[in-house]
Amino acid sequence: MSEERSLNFIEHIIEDDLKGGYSKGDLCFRFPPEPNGYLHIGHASAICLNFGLGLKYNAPVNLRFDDTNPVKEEQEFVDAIKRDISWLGFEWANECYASDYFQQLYDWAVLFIKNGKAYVDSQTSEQIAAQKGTPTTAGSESPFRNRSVEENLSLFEKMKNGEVPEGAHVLRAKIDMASQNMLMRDPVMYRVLHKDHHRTAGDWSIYPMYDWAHGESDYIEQVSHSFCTLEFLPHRELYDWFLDQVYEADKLRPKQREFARRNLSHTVVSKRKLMKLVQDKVVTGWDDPRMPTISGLRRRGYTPDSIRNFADSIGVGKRENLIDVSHLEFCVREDLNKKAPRVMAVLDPVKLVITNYPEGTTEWLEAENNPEDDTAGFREVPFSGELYIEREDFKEEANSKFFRLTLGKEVRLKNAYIIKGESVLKDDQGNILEIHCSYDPESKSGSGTEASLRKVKGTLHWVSINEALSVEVRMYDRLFMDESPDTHKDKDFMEFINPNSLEVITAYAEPSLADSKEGEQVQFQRLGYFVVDPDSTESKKVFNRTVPLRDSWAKLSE
RNA sequence: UGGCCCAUGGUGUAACUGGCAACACGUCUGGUUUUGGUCCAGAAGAGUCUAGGUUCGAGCCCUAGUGGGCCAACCA
Repeated sequence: MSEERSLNFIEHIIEDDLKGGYSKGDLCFRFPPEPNGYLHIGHASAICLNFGLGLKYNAPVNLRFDDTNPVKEEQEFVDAIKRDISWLGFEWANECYASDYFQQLYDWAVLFIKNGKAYVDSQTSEQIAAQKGTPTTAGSESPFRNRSVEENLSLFEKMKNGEVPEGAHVLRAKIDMASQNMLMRDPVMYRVLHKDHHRTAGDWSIYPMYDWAHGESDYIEQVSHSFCTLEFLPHRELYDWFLDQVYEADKLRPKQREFARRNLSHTVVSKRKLMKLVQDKVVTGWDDPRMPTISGLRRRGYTPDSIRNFADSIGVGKRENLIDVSHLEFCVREDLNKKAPRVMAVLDPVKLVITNYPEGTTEWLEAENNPEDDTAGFREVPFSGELYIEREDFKEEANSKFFRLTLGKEVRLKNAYIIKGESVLKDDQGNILEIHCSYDPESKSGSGTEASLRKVKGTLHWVSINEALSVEVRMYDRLFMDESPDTHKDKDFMEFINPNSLEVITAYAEPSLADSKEGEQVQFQRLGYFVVDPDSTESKKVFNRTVPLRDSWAKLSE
């Protein structure tokens, strides 16, 4: 595909570097998740950005786990992250772990000490924080800042060997306590943690901090461009400072560059909050279809293509942004519309009796599976004198804006005949029990009575009662959608979770739906896109709602 | 009170080294249609936060202001 799409600013950076001395073979990118939770839609754009760059420039992209904090990280998350990236259809060049570099990082740190670039501080974290100063006032130096190299070396050794309790010492880089940049005020490089790591087990008692590990990991892997979100911009000065200390001239020097994180309206992506939903069992797990996680979206019926198209279409920038979720939903609809077979199902049934249809007979009618795809073929749908139609598809009297069945007016039954409303049967309360109508035997689908020749009010989906398949449909609300991104800032997040976000209903579908495979998406005529829950073990087919046909559908059905 | 980043239709992005603001979503109108979906055609909607400056010419460059964001975790 040779597209003329203009470059985004990230690609401009790369193009400029390509002109300024980098060769194509130098390019290398990475996606560096911390394995402390599942990937969500926010990560998807970072994944698509980095892996997309790899595809575009034919450069390797490493999957690197930033596993420097054993208290939060688990193997389960490593596995889930790999699964999700693969599901999105990306392949990483190397599977890397910051923990693989612990020894190298340690050796470098020892060198720092020897060069007077680092020291062991024995204060409490509170004391260190107090000496940090504020953004407007300079910090002050630690009383331990000028320990001798020998003392530093021996203390650092003890830290490493697990001979000191947590919190007793940290290793700090010796930079500048008066820097305008708070991160340059002697940042902590190592802390003591007597925790087992999911990969290195009990090998280490000290763990490197993000700033120390990240840039050096990029350097070790010879990543050319390390793209991260804007909140890391102040870290760049430190990223470069650390690199200065270890950089050797014949190597490639990684660059950190920043882009704005893409925010989705009404969507909570805070890992802390998502974790709480899982732990409090508000949802069934990280992959609950109401979650904004990639695995949740998968179970909800989103396709990898739709997510990748979404990420590509929103672009990258440096300004604050809030992308409307309706754009994400447009992307699934766009994709599914081409692929999903059409099927008839009635969610809220009311009985329709065709009074002049031969009693007790069933005929099988042919129906097109997907008008957008002529390779999709046809299927047989049973038709009889007793049908279900959608309750909201009938009104005794209606104004001219009502496109469906009313008394005395004609509508077409999709793939079948034209019918005319005759009468209604009600109970004492006035609830409609049955609708009676007559049909025109000459108007069978394909008989030459199409709308251009015979104008009817509309077309309805239906299901033959006798042969109807009863299915379970889960109408997922966007539980992960927050009322307003800011309202709950100081309140309990749980207060904003809609407890009625999941409605399970029994619906009736045409029998052909029995053949649908797990994970397959279908379009219920005029109702939206649904997916056969890939993790459903029940004998009864369970369908999750992916997305309505249109956002405005809810308004229309009022 | 300091430093840094950002500022283009409702939303998200574009406009190569300055040359009459483009694309997608959304909205509206019309057409096709066996579903009010899809598809097709078209329209409205910003003069690029404000004020100066440089220039023949500025969304792009400079200055100041305004607005928003980030920075004081032994998190990433």
